[in-house]
Amino acid sequence: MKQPTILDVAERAGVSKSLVSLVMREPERVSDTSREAVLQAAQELGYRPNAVARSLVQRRTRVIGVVLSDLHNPFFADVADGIEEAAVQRGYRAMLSSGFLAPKRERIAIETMLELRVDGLIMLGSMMKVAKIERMADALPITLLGRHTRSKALDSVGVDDSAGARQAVDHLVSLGHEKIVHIHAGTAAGAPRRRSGYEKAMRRHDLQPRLVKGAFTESGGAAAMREILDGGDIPTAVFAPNDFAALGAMETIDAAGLDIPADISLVGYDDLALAALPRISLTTIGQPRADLGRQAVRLVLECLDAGRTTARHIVIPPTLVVRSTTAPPRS
Amino acid sequence: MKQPTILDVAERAGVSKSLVSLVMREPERVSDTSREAVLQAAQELGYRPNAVARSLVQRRTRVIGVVLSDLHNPFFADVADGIEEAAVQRGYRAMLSSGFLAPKRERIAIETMLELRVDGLIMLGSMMKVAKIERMADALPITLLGRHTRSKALDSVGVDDSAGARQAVDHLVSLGHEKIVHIHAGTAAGAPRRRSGYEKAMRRHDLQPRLVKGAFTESGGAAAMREILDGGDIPTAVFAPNDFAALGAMETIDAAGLDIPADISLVGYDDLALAALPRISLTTIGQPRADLGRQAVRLVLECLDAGRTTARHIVIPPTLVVRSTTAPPRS
DNA sequence: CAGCTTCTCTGGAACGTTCCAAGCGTGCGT
DNA sequence: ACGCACGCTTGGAACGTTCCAGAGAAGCTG
Repeated sequence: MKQPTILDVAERAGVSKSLVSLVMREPERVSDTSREAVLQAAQELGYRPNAVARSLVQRRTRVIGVVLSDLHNPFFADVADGIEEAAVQRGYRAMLSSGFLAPKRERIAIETMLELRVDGLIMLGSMMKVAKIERMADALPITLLGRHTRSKALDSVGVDDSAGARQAVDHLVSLGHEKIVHIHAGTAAGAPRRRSGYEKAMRRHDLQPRLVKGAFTESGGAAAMREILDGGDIPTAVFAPNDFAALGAMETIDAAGLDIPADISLVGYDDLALAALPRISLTTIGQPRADLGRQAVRLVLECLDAGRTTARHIVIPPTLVVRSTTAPPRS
Repeated sequence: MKQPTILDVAERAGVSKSLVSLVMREPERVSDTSREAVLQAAQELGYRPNAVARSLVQRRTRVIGVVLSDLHNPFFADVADGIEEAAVQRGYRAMLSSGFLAPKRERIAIETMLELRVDGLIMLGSMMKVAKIERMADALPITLLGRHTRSKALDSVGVDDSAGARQAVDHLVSLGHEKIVHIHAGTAAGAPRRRSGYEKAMRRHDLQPRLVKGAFTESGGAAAMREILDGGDIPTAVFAPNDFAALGAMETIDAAGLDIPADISLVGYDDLALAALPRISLTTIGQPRADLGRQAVRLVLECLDAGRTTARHIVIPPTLVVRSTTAPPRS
């Protein structure tokens, strides 16, 4: 039951514990005979280095903590994948903690990560106040992902939501649309920029922005769409704040007996996998998700390995993905 | 930069390190004055217990490792959520590691977990040979999730796929169907039991089983469905091996100009979130996903805290979720 | 007031590594 | 033959906790 330690291996191989340690870390610096003896002894005993002890003495764990708000959201899953891949590739491991939709659970998750002494922290879709996060940042490098900030203490990597919104509007205008409504998601992460990007783009085309309050959820999108249809002046195109909301809007439009895209064109945001399903086939704004994760890891490791101390902020442009929910307006 | 230790706190509070340690663990056993002094000193210094050091001396980490094959699969995300919730509730943390579709990366992920000395391991959708896993099981308790085994050394918690398949068939038969084809997914995890459950249920109803080879993917389902339609003798109902395959089948049926459910009824398996989307609205077999995760944690903790040593195998029954892709056959 | 228990607190050992200074041969140049 | 550098190896200290035996003080009992 008890696992063998470096001392057991040393005894069996007839060398000192220090030499065993060296074999594990830099085998080339040890003579052939000693190396063989140690490796064989380790093999026979089923020795496995204890990363806990190593972390204690080295005062670092080579673990990057990832705190994310919701595993169900495929967006986060993709980003997490990018993080894990990049971390492993550079000799680190990623430790995920999920499932807080409550801010309180988020605090606990972060606190746990800090107690475990992760070397760096990546926060995904966090709702926490930047000032609060900054207060932790003297203990370790922290990168905010999918969120913008000008913080001097925190790194960030996000998508240019304003540009994404502009691409959506430009696409619809180029198809001939003029009455384009935006369902906005209030102050939720990323929503304000999508909204202002929409407004700016509309004005650049000399069109009147029209906003309806919704949310980042299916039901939020459905409710907003109902409000739009009930409002009388029905637009020829709707730009939803994300794919879930677009899905909700789609349901409402379907239920009203209207056709997409003939009666109403619809654009989402995120390019979730389900947006590509033939029965959905949603035109949307795609984000380089795995790349976001990789960039975040890069930022953290720059602080860790290269010793960077000034904050960096990376913004990645999104791309328009045209599918079947957009077409020129009728007549 | 350097984080304060228990010694710094002790000095500031004018007590011994042991007392500080005690305050952190069992505050009620310390006098009011000492406790206050220690807590205040800790607060002022921004002290945070070092879980690495604690793990070393206690020889346990209170971390449960979760190795899963694919974060993108919403099924795994739900299960992982259940795991995390149950773990936190009982004073443990869950550490997720994902993203191996290659067996080699799976080995590495597990090895890493073992080096980090996680207290228990839950393996989700693993492809590894049971014998190989068993060899690791003397170091810590391991639970196989979503996979059946009779192992004496490994726990497992799975869903009764055979019963699920029977429910699908019974449902279709009760609607009046007789020509029911099953798209099977070969030897992929869970597929054989779904298939044999289907065959047994068909025979119990004196119906002729009919199998077509597909896969657990959208494209696999689409291809199998094409084969069925091209085969001439078109069935009135199709039972897919999972929701993705059902989705593929659905696309093929749509493309052929046939109606679901009027021409062909369709049943999936898994009850993914997307199966509930109005445009999909797939009848399917639901699995208690979060519950699977919780049960797995319970099994691991039984070994850890209660000292159980004999393997246990839990089988949870699935439930039929009727939506709009099934109806009585035409005529 | 002696002897006990109870409460509170303490110092040292232990956990399994890494790191460092130093020891020991051995071979080489002079 | 001497000094020196080099390759290989070693023991002890350190990392930041928890655990344990036990020290004092205080309170209780008869």
